[in-house]
Amino acid sequence: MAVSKTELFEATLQERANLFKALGHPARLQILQFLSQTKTCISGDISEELPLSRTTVKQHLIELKEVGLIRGQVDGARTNYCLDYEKVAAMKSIFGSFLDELQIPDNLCCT
Amino acid sequence: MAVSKTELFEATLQERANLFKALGHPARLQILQFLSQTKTCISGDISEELPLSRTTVKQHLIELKEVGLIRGQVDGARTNYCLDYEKVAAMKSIFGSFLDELQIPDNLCCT
DNA sequence: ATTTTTAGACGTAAATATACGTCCTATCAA
DNA sequence: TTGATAGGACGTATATTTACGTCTAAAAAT
Repeated sequence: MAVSKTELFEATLQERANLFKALGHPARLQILQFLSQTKTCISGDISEELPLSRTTVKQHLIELKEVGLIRGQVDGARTNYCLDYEKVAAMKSIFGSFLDELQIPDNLCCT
Repeated sequence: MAVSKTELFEATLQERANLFKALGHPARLQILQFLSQTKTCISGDISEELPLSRTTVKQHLIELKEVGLIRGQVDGARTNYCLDYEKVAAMKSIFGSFLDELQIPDNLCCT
């Protein structure tokens, strides 16, 4: 890229793009799905659920954590991961406002 | 990446990830917003709306087109771009099922 | 006490994304 | 017909993402 220009955009656009970006890999989607399905915090190796190595999964976990969608609580030698449902709710509302702004107009020219 | 492993995941996860990925850059979000706000097809240089060069914007347009969110119709020397509202509706339903699967369970362990 | 399990920290290679310039062609206006 | 404008095609440099291995430390199990 020579140099990143993402910071030249509106803050709202940047925030949304960051969230979408975090969701832009099937491994991360599966992790979210898995954490949701277990309905409890997961300790131990999530990488056994995915066709990826432990270190790679770890990186995906970090990305999800950085965007705030999951949390990891250290418990001895283990780490418990779970969804951050507040952030999930926030995501829902972000999706909502994003979609609202793409409202279908009355007059379409090329349909 | 050495080699891509995204195709090892469930088709649904891949589709969703591709959509989210396409939304993972502020320039592309702004393009969608712009096309929606004009309420008509835009002919001419969308790059004047963005802090990016014409060729870079062109690439973002291609990505949006590949994921199906916009369409470009050639009109002489110009190209008219507009949102594909069917795809926007599809996106809405994808968001919906994605969120449904992250439903908040009754028992949370780490809140 | 020693071994195993768990996972953090670090480094690295390859793929992909981002960003841009240049060249070329088609079309519209003068 | 000539010139300007729009935009496609191509190439390229750099940044970031993806993917993994190894090395290490801490904690649990034997």
